[in-house]
Amino acid sequence: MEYSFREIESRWQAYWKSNKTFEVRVDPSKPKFYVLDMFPYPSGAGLHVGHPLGYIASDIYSWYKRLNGFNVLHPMGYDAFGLPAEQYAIQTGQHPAITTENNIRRYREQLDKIGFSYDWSREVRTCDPDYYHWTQWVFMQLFNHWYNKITDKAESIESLIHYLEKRGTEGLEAACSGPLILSAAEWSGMPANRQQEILLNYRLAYLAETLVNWCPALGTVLANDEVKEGFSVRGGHPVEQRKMKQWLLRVSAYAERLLSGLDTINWTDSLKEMQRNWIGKSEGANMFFPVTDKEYTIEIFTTRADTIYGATFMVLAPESELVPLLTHPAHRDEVEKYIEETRKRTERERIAEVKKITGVFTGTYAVNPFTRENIQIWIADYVLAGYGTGAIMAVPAHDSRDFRFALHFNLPIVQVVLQPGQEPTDPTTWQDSFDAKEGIMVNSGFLNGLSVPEAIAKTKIEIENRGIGKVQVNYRLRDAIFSRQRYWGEPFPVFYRDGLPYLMDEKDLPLRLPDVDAFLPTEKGEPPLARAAHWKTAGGDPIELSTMPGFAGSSAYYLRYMDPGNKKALVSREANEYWQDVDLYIGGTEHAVGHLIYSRFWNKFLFDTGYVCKDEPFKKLINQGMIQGRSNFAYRIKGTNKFVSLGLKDQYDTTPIHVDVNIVSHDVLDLEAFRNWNPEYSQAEFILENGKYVCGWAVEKMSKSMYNVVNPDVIIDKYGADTLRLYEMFLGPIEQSKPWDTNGIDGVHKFIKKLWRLFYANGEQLAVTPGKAAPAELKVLHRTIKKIQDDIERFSFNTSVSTFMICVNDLTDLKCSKSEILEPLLVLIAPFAPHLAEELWSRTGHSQSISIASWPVLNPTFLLKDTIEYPVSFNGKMRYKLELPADMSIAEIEKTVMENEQTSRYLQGAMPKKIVVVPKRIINIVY
RNA sequence: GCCCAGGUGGCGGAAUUGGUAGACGCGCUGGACUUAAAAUCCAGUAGCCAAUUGCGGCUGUACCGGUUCGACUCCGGUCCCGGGCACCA
Repeated sequence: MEYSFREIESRWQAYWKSNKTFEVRVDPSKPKFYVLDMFPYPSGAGLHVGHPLGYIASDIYSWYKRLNGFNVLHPMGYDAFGLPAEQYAIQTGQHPAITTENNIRRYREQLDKIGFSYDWSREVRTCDPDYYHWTQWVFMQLFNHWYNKITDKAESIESLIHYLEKRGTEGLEAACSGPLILSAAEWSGMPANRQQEILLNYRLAYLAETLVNWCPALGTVLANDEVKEGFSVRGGHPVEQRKMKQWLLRVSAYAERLLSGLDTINWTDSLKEMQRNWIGKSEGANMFFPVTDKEYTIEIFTTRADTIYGATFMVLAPESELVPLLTHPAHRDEVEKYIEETRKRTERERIAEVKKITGVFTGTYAVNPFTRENIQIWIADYVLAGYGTGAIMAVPAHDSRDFRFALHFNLPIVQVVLQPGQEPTDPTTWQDSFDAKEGIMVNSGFLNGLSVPEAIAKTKIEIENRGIGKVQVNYRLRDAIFSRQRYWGEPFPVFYRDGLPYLMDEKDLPLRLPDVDAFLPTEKGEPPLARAAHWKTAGGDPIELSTMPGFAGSSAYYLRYMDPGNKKALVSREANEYWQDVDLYIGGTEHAVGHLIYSRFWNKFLFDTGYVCKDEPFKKLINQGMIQGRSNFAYRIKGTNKFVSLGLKDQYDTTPIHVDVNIVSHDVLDLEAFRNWNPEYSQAEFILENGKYVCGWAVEKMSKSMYNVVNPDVIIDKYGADTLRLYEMFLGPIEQSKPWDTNGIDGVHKFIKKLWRLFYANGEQLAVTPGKAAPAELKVLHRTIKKIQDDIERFSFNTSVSTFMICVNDLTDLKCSKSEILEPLLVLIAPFAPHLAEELWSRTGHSQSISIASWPVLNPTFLLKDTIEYPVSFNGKMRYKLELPADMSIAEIEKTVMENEQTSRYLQGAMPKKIVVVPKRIINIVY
């Protein structure tokens, strides 16, 4: 009986579909397990072989949990709003909904062929109105809440209004855009309009005028993590700074909880570290520096209050409001000119010219509150308006930027930290600053002689005692800009009256995307929604023209999967309390600081408001590595249409040319296919070696332009989905990046056929026999159970595949045909090669799907050994092996080893100094 | 510059707690079967040295050093590759 994967795979895919094998429902009689893949953006290019890597891993885990009695939620859907479909729409006029629909259909076909155990009845699409209804709904909740720092959670805006009515802002500790001081009477006496403006200062979704990343080519604003090195991540267009009124989410309110929550979840250290860096907590002090001859004080933030005696000048951000107030009239022209110049510089230029030192003196002095010396106040663009207070005390001896600045402008430098055991030196002779986190204080008054940590602690106390500052924590994490001037996104359920935003009624959700005549901004530069006729409320008020960004739809999709058809809520309480949170989340690192911060924020907010029962959404997270491409090259002799094989290319002057990896097999080029591949090469000639044209190769990014894209459909057509699944896993550890090389696939395909032959050893007739299995056979099976179990639990799927190979090799050698061995083996391999497992399971007489079988129980007694083959080492070097009874005592082992003739041979008369015996492991003789 | 992860045969990789380095697979070499090929099977395959056979020897996990009876694994330093962040005070 041949292994005919085409027939087998299509039969079982059809079976699973018609029997709804993988559909799940809330079932309190079973423990739940939620396995989630990061959902894909359905791009026009379809899936390549790198995409399913994580999906296969999560599918294996889902099967494993299912076979172990868990009720497994394993859904899939599409992150379907996004720029590519819209850019395509602008170019072609094709509605993005149509493009998206087509792309999704293609994705689905490809995914289906791999035979995943998804519950497709739960599919979601972010662009579906029934889905974005709840995206809009969460936005409304954010708008209707503020963050109370005292209770440390989000509370309803009504509670804030109530508070303001009673006490004004007195004792109010709220996350806000800017501090306000109001009495209850002032609040109550305000017109409603003004009150609405005040409330925007506190809402978790708020409208504010901010400096944004404006991308002219895309005609939209981008979030910080959508911009890389001054260019848009999607499309690579230049991005500039612009001041605009935008919706923002007050993510910063959750900074501390987003940070501390990391300690409660099982993510990799590197990923947690990335999030910690992004949140960027720094503990320090705010300090006041009085300005000489003026009424003002300058507030600065520093993490190194201990170096205060080395603060020899101050620097303000060019955008600081203090700049015009402090600038001395004699310096006004110069200062204004400098500010004008920095404003013109885009962020891109500032990044490109990191080393360029610029700045200007204001003509004004401040007083260092500890040294009492007058110090110059400068303006420079290396100080950022948005971080800390927009002003710093410069300690040039111990901060590299301050140091370069001081050298450049000839400002004083005073050393205040000594490296232990060294003498002070003249800082102006230094190559660079000494950014010391440890050392001994000098030139620092009451701090002299203290270590840096001691000095930091003492200064903090001193600052508070003297009333010249206070201890302060800062975060780098900014509020997320939530408006995009685009068409293909969720509309905001917001209208404007007297220029102020108001929410629509919840019963009017979803607010559907309107039809427009074109997907471009209007002539006036308004977003595309301005083209929609009647984009007004029933009352005639204009509706918000922006749409929401990509991360809006992906921030709570894991909740929607729990209860995808719910018309009344994002997720019902019942479904949420059953499924709770994601037990295993698999996806790429590219979402480390975007999606994974925003979803945690949304989830924490929904937790505060009582809509979900878990504070953190993703318990365990695995990052799959990238699959890189393996490109092939042909070597064209310069100026000819002649190609020379790899081994001979050094005899000629050649240019390497990428050739399509799909017409190369084991690095041998298919000459006929090459001639047909591109008209340019139809007349190509070849210089062969051993009758073959051998190509060169290199590992590169998998991309169309390198002609190294491998499509899973092609692999499945040739080898079947089970082979693809096994091979993707066999390639290497899931978390590691590795190149795809189709060459190795024969090995796993042969393995499957060999497994098949265990069942059909003698041709057409099923070879499986009842009868009692031999101890050697049981040992092979149970060794395999143990290893596979361990491997799956630690996500080491590559070694699982090796284990199956070893198992099948051993069983073949034993000529094993016992159902007692072969049937449990099918259950073990079902997660990896489900079609094959189902087929053989049914052929061995089972009428129901293997998916409801039980995971074989490990019996450790089969693994017990009577004897141990000890490696005998001399001075740590293994010399020979000695088989000894497993229960032999250490003393007996020593005796036996010393009596062995090989031992005397290696000792060559020397006396052993020591014999190390580690029972069941090793013997080491030291001489 | 800072943070994180990694560096093992021709290639992908294995070695789970410090205990036989190179499992498993690809490729390659030789052989069996075959008219032939495919498929399948068998043997060999880290490098160097030795060798009629047999028994072997030395080196080796990026590099240098350390801890240990014993180090791919732990510690210190250096180099290289990948990812993230970057005037963040």
